[in-house]
Amino acid sequence: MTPAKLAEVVLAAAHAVFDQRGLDPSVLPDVTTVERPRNPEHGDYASTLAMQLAKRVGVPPRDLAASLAEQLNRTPGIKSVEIAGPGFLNLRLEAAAAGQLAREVVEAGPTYGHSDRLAGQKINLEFVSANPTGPVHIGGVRWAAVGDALGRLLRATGAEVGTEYYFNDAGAQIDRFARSLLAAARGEPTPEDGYGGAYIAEIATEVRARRPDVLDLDDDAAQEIFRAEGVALMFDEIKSSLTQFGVHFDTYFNEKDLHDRGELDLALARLRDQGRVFEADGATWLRTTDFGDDKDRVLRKSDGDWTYFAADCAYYLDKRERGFDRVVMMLGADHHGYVGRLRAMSACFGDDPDRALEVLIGQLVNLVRDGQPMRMSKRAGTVVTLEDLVDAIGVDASRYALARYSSDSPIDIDVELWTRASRDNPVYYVQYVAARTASVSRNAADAGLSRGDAADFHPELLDHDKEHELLKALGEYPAVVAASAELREPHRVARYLEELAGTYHRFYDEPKCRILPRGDEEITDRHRARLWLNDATRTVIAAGLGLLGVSAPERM
RNA sequence: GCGCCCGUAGCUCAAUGGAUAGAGCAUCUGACUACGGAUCAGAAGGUUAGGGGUUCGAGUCCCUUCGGGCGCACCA
Repeated sequence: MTPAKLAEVVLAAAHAVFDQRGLDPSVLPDVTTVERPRNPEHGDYASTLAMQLAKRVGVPPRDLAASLAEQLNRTPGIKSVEIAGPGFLNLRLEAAAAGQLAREVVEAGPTYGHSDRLAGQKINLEFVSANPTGPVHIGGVRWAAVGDALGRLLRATGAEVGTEYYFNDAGAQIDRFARSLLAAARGEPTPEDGYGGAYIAEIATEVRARRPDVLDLDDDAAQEIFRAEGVALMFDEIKSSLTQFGVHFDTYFNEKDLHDRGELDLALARLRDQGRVFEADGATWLRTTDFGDDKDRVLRKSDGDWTYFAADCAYYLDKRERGFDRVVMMLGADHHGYVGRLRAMSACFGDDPDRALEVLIGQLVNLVRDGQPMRMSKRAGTVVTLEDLVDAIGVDASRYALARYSSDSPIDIDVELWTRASRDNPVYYVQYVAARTASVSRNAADAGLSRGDAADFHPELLDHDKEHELLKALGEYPAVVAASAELREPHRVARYLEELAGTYHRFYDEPKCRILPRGDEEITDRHRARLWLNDATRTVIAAGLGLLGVSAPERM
């Protein structure tokens, strides 16, 4: 029995109790959940339903709990029900009911844990969006790992997701980039406000190879070629880095297209219709202070140029017009000052920002070697890049390390720790279980032990504490996936996997829970049942790592 | 000055308003004629920065003080 199924049983019992006692059934929730108590003395699962309902129907919680307990005690598969504390219902399952989970997991395979929790939501998920003026730096890489994992999580919970990279290929930064390339090609020093780093010279050389005539042109024409070709090269490089990192975007969106298609004018007109636009000091403004922003924001400067913010407005509108009812953006900590105006902008369009716009902020990442933060990159000068990170610890460890922490906390990634082959390297610890469970499966086949089909599976034989604990951990997975998606917190998956890994190791190390027969020992249904449990564990470990974009190796 | 984030074991971090706040590292004590010891068991470690409030219940929500990080352009 899964926790979700048990929760349904509890709710059904509540309906029966309300019916018997003549209580108002409209206060009953549509769904309820059961928790896995930290303390094993509190049962396999606990329900707080009695406490939640007691006040609303004017019945003491323990009294209500007693009625529920009586009802639940008659349910097949439930071994015991206890009332504890202010009205907790502590439930224990029969071994057979709990053990069935192993079969359910194996039969569901990679989709175990998926749900329709977010079905019907159309979510646009924008992340990384690094400017094409240099390689992806380490802050952007955090979002590559977290954003991609979040996209996978949202899809696993039934949302329709479009992942998107916004490509700022217009504006002053691009001009600085082009001037830097031109200077490098001419052997001149980097302009004062330009970009340094070895990659500038590399790109400049590449542009000259593509356009040998470029240095014969006048300044403006040459700079335009360096701009167009340089941005294209840089963008190919960024895409290629992300692909190697296992991150694919459904849409690469060019800012330039917004301008070319007149979408800024369209956005301005729309905002004007909403009565949020005014003229002052020769500029055109959006009255974001109507919705809590610190100050109003300029859309079109007095010199006639659009601001970057105007493009953001047009981009937001474009996403909404494409049918996304939720626009999720992931930004670095240095952009948190932007959140207020983005939310106000959403409101200026007539949207409810609490529903239509989510801005997620990620704190800084440092790559640490020998206790010192790395500040320099071979190719990119003063920023550490995606390549630097992958070179240092590899793709799997990078993705896991970046996804393992709440985005609210700054991370130091210690190179020595994340390349270690031991318990204290979390990704190794989890992947080790993937390899170990695969190894057990291989050895079982060699020993002539197979799972057989469902009729050969006797779940009641999984009656040891270590087996019971492992089953409970496996049962938690769907709730972890759903919570991670809803809260936009992929790190919960990683933490769960570490806990599951520990639970599996403890099962495995229990001499009374050997999966394979020893020596010439006879193969029994008990061995077979444990093999189901082993394979169920492998299924969940692989699925969870898959959500994080990390491999589940069969050998390591 | 205003705003956002953070403050949890010696260290790095968990904990969707639920019960006795949990892991790993480090420290100490144990388990390898092995289903992969790349692992596991045990001990010790806490006034959740301080104070007030909300309620059946607060690390979590509200107010406040202190400490740290970041941001406050007709830049992008």
